Amino acid sequence: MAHGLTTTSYAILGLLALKPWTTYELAQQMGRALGQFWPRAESKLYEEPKKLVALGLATADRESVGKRRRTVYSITDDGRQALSRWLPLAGAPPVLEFELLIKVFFAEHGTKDDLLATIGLVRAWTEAQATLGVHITGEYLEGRGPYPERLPWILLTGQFLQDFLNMVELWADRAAATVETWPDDIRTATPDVGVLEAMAADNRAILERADQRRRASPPAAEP
Amino acid sequence: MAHGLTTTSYAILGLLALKPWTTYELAQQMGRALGQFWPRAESKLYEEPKKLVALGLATADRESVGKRRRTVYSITDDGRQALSRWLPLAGAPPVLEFELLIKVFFAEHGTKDDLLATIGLVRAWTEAQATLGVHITGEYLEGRGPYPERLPWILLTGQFLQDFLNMVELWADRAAATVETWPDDIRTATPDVGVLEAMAADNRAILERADQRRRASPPAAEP
DNA sequence: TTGACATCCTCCCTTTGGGAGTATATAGTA
DNA sequence: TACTATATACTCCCAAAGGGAGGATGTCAA
Repeated sequence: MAHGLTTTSYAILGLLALKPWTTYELAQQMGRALGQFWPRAESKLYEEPKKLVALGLATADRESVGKRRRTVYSITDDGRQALSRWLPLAGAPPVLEFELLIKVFFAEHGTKDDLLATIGLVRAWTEAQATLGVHITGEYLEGRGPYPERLPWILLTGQFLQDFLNMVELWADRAAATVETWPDDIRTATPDVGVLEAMAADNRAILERADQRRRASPPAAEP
Repeated sequence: MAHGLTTTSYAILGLLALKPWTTYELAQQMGRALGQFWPRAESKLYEEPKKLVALGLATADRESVGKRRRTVYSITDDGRQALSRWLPLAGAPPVLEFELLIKVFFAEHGTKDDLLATIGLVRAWTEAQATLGVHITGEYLEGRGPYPERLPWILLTGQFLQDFLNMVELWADRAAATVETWPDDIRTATPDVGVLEAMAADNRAILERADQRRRASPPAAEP
């Protein structure tokens, strides 16, 4: 990471590259545009642009609305270049933190109803996410979504998030159905070996497809 | 969170409930068992059990191997109860951090090849994960996996992780195929409205299913 | 006018990440 | 036997980050 810049630094630079924003707008836009795959605490989003200014990657324009002060940040040419230099560098793969899944992992310490309630919370989350998703897709379908010229690659990220949501919902459905078949004392439940075998088969299939891609193209074509 | 206990505290308690562990083993087990959905820095995993001991939720037994000292931690009854009290409480839904997806989101700052390389990194990750997955499923299929009596609910978490992996791989495949169709200057690519419509339909389907579940059971049955 | 909410922001304390470093045990190889 | 690589065991340190609290002013509706 160049000069103490973090992924969040680059994310902010990416947004500034679109247009200048007030800090409040930046914080909001970070939440809306990136919050599902790069959630950041608001206070840090107020700090970060100051750092960019100190490094000459952004500029700060203080202005007033009545007696209220606000700061509009803009990207500099150096900022654009920093962003472009970062983009092709290797980045981190997905990192997941899922507290509810910890509760599933330690289900033996609770009841069948506890476990079903946990799965229910997962479902509630998928519902809230789907409600949000309907609004966002609706905006773009009505031609009102922000930055439509960026839609081709925005759709890639959107598709990822949608796939994730669909996956979580489907998992919750199946998990609930499975747990419902268990005895009241879940500690006496028996595992479904078929699930294990299917997982093993899925992994082998992934490895096989990776192999095929390697054989279909020279090593230089892969990172 | 009771008395400053964190999710990590409860995760450690959950492992201690299985058996006593040295700190090194605890750190390892956290990584193996929970690292995919609760990744934690090693140094914190050495700190955490000390905190549990201070709170009377665990005990520490200092022992020696030759001149090397080590600590074996065990759970107390209070610890078990704290864990059981935490389990039915509401927990946090999935939180994702995916730096590579940020690079997809800001793809306009790079080239088509940059974007394809980014997707390639995602694929490489899925391959490494699948390799790991093959070993783990293999252990259980051969009857050598740890804590087989916990398999029914371990399989729920395993299924989640497998579904996630499958989803990421499929997304990467489709994203690569899509980007391959784009012109060299990706800024001139045109969005596939069908993808947007499919996403909208997926979200509506999720909401519809949630509605049906609500109608099929009284509100008290849901969290 | 008042109250709710939005816009705008700072401060503070705790948690967390991740790297560096040290000591001893173990196993394999020359 | 000596050496080396790796494992086991752990601490320290500094930077990054979370999240809550709090305050000031603007806007809008009742």
